[in-house]
Amino acid sequence: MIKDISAEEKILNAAKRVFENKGMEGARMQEIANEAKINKSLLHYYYRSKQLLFEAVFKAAFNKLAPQINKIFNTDESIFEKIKNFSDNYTSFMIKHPYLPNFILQELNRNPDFVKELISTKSFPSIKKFQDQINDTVKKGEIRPIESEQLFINILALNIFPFIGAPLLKGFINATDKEYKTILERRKTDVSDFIIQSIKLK
Amino acid sequence: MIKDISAEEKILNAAKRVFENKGMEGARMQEIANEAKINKSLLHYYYRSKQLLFEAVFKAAFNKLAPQINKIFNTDESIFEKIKNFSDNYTSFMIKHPYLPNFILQELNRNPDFVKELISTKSFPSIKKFQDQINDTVKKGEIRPIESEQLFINILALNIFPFIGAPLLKGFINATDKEYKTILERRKTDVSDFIIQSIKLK
DNA sequence: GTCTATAGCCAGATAGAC
DNA sequence: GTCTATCTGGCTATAGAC
Repeated sequence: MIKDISAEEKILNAAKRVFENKGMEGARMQEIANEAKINKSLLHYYYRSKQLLFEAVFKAAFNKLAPQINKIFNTDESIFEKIKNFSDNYTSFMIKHPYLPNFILQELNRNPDFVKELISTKSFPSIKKFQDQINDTVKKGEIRPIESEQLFINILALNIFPFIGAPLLKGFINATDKEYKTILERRKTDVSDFIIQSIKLK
Repeated sequence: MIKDISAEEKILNAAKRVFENKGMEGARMQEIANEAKINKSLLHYYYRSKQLLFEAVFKAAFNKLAPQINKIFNTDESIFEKIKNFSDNYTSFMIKHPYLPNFILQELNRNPDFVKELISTKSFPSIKKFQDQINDTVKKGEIRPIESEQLFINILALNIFPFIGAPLLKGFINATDKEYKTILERRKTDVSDFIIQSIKLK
């Protein structure tokens, strides 16, 4: 027998969809209520205020994304394997949740101090191990000299930007939604090839 | 003798600052009026509505960014020169206007159909010439085989993402504002090196 | 827990004097 | 063109019945 989804859960799911599309300012409590097929006053009953509902959604979103960075970058694999796994996994994940990166970055730009709060969370990614590994691999002569911060920024940029910049990129390269989807699919492997070609010493 | 700035211009400049920080939904007409040191009702006198004022700001922002793509990608230089010039110029420009990319992409994600309107503008960038050039250079054996769309996306990603993702990246790599600024400065040359290393056949 | 009704506020927009 | 005063609608939030 299928368990009914509780009202609280229905609200959270509806709030995710609406906030991810419209942002904090653009979202309307009434729209969330409609989306959840639930009375508007119940939103306040369960979450007290729009602000608190928003924070619940934001934290859930962040905690879905952040651990993936930890999971992949803090293993004992070679950096080449890490770059491959990250690009493949992250792109696959993003294709399923294309609004997430835009949502998170938009809200962090609106309120940059919020990052400080996130850093104190235990799930906030640490890239220390990855940085040490880069420096070691440079010393061993397996990759060309590169600053670990720059490489890290490049990896994230190449994986995340295609989703945030999608509307613009579709216009520039004159692609339909379907064609763009194909381009994204190819990036699961193309991005790591592109990075590795750049840093690997042959 | 210094010419006074007209009220209309003062409003537009103030509106740029406020909209770029807060977005369409988050911005307040009163705040724009304060910022411009002008009476709130004058905003409506000159621009009729918030929506129209916003569109004026958005188009001005887009028309500042888009022509740079045309200007650099539609010359007769080698692709290596183009990638170098673009990375250097774009990053320099962004350091002066760090909110622009986030503003534009946020609003395009909010309203993706707006891109169609922009495409009909004469200033909308065409990357046809650049794509042909990539394909030719691949044929000549000077760079490894790569799809021109993917390379184009990579160039934009590496140049633009560090600005959109700044709050998050600062947290990940644990950098102060000043340290992050230094990292960005270095990218004026590091980004093109990174790309060229990846595609050039030695 | 769920509903209806409404309070209370705030923002965009306008009227009209100067 | 610029100002003050005000209207109007929409939105968050709560009171209170069931």
